[in-house]
Amino acid sequence: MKTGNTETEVLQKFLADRRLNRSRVREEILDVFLRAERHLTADQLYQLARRRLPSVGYATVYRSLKIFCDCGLCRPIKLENEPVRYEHLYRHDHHDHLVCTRCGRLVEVFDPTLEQLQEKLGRKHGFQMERHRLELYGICPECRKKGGPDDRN
Amino acid sequence: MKTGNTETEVLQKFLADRRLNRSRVREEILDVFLRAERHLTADQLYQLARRRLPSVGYATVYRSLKIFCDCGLCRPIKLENEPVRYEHLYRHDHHDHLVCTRCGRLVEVFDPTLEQLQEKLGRKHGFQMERHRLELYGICPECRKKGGPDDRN
DNA sequence: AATGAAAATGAAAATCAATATCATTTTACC
DNA sequence: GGTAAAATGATATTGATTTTCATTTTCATT
Repeated sequence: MKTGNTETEVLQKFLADRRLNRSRVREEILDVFLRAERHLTADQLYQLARRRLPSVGYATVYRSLKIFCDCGLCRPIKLENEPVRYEHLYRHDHHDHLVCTRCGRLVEVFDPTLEQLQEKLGRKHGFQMERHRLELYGICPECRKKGGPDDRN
Repeated sequence: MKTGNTETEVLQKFLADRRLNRSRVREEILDVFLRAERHLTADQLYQLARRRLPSVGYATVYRSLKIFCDCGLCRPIKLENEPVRYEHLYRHDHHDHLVCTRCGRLVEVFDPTLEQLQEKLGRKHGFQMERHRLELYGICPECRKKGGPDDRN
């Protein structure tokens, strides 16, 4: 099912600029990706896509994801001990990740003061800053309440 | 060559606690690792180790690195588009990484205010903070001077 | 609608880092 | 020295991702 959303337009513009073709398969994959819970792995997207496109291959999913990333619709995020996940990016503000080391819960956080300090720290070393990646690891409120056998970790 | 350093003692204590054996091969690998430039990949360590231990295998290097990490002597760091590198940890203070996106140069940085803010941000969300990972990406002073064809990236 | 060139696709093979298997060798202890 | 457990090295395996390549699809042009 096609949706006339702006993400699709971003993709179309990206393709047009490069004289690339549109394709039904890729657009279906994008639609599946956009509707899905955030932070899918390539394999999860592949599994979902196969419901609509039973013959789609891994390679096409990977190729599509690469294009989506190139046109700024998503971004790969690699957390520890996990396969790469892809995060929606378009019209989502920059944020960092707060990860629970017990249950894996992922919270998106943002602190402008932190952002400024990071920028400043880079500049202090003469760098022209482009971006950063911050992951905070800890135990989320729910897991803290539960306690558990590995409470001391 | 053996050195009576504390890192070796840390390893020996770790092994003793678990009733594991010492081994000449592993101690040589540790010595090579400690003397080397920081942030080696497993493969680089393997190449270096082979100079002293011509018959050593990849598996042993990986196994040794895992043990070194487990006993707190090093830590894997995974930067974007790079194989995992291992960073010396023992008696090294915590720091973040400032990475040049042009030449790959790696600078270790530290800012106590930043550290506090990160801690605080996690606590604000009810997390019991354990650690964090911050990577700052930008263009280093040298590469900025050089300019270059992809100056706008 | 038919054509043809370029792009996209899917299946399968290749790659690459990392891990597991297993027969052989070392270590620690008697 | 003998022995059981641990470590090793060679090799196979895994798992995610990329590449290859023959086939199909797209799209501008007839």
